[in-house]
Amino acid sequence: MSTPLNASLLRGFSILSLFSDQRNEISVAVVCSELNLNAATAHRFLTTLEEVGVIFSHARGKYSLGLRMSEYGALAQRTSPLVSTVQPVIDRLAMELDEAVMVARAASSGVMCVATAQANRAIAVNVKIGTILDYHATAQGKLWLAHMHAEQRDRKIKQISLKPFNPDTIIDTNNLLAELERVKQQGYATNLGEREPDIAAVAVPVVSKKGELILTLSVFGMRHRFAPDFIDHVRKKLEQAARIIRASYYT
Amino acid sequence: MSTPLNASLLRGFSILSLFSDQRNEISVAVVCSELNLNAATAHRFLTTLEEVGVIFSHARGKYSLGLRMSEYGALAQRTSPLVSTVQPVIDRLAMELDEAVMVARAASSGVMCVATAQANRAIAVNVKIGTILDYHATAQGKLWLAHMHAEQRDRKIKQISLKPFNPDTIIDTNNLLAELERVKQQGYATNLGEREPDIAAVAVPVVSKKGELILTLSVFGMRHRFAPDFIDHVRKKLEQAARIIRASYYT
DNA sequence: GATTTATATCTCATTATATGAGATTTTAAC
DNA sequence: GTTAAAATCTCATATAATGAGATATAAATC
Repeated sequence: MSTPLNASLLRGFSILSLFSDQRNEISVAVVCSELNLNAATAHRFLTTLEEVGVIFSHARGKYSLGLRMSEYGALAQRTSPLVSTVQPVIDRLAMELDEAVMVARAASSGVMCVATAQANRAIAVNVKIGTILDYHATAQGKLWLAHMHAEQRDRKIKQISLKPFNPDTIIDTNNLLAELERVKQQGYATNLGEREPDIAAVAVPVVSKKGELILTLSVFGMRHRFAPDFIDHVRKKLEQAARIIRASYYT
Repeated sequence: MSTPLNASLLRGFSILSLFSDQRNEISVAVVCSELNLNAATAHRFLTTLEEVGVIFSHARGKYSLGLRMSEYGALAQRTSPLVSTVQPVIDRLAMELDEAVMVARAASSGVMCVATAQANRAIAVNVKIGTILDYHATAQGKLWLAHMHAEQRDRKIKQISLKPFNPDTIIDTNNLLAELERVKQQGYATNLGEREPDIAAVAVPVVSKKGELILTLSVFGMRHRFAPDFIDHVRKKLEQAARIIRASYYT
């Protein structure tokens, strides 16, 4: 059993996760309803986040992301080669392939999207950063399962519920294990409509020198685009991107 | 008395504040010594920050700022007009005047530096973001005092200790009150070696429609540069910048 | 390579902080 | 101007956080 986490800190960041391109300000009421919190508690967290400068209040009860958040982000870019490498690499890949790209990492809550690059399309699929991906029904999720030790993998499969999102979703444990074996053998994973009927994805690992997964990368889009030739092309491009990102991890 | 803050969240951000351009990774030991924390506690906080993705561990016990921190920073830039306005404005000002510029806001811990722009000089003065400025011995600190209601100001002056940094520091309460009256009358503050013998600064307020201080801005540098003519020139430029920033607050 | 030292990680009894009901204040809606 | 909704504040109670000590791992030294 690993270190229990700090619930207040988790909650603080849950509040920060409510901000998005579509939501540039939040209120006590929004926090209460979205996170099922008491008003006094929500108010206390917002006031604390304001105190440290990552949000500010420009009108009573209305909060926006603040200057220090911007500075932390810029500092992350300046001080972490991995951080400064990932976005340009996935932006370029999205442009080259004309499909969306996503990066994910393992959190205790699941496989979490930590960076995305949009396709330059009028109608595009995207995933919101912070989203937790389904282990059994996404390309990246399957990659993470495939890289687990057998015991941990089996425990995780028991723990998750193999929701039948649609007829293509793998819901039988033996079928899932066989699929994970295939993923392991071929070194990449695909998702052909398993999570959403019309969405496909290809994912590859970014592996450490010790053979552990650091991150996973995927390209995803409308399923009809993902013919075998395109999948192979995408896989090669993703592996290339993975090599660049892996190198930045060790700078 | 206002809302008590959440100590865990404050502590989490204190840990994040240990990162800097000079320190691109931190460890449990660094957190323990810098913040006077128990190792188990430090470890728990680092693990929690990693869980939310704002830091990551690329080697055992070594943490760097992570992808989600970068994304929060970018989101702040995209969603908050104030945030996206401030840095370009102060960068331009620093270039025009060839002196450093700083932005501060009020936190319960004091006047806190939240943005800076460096002078384009071989040898330059700068202040680290997050630094708490002395109320009685800095231009911005005096501005914040000058804008307080008399009762609150008197309470604050009693609370702070009027440290005699050097012979130019104002350490007598009556002299400080007289100085604050001057600051209020003229609408800007100066610091001529009060905090550091060779450093001078000019500060102006960014005031809300309701007359409350939102932020303060200052230009600072080597004292010999701050002749009366230069101070006046700087003041005008700062007031111009303040108008732009104020406008962005209401977008 | 073996040993020692330092650092990181984990556990759980104890301690300290966080919570939220209810009251009050402020703002928005009518 | 009145009412309703939202925000803010307080403090008794509940819950989570802490940190000593143990264990594991890595680094430093020989």
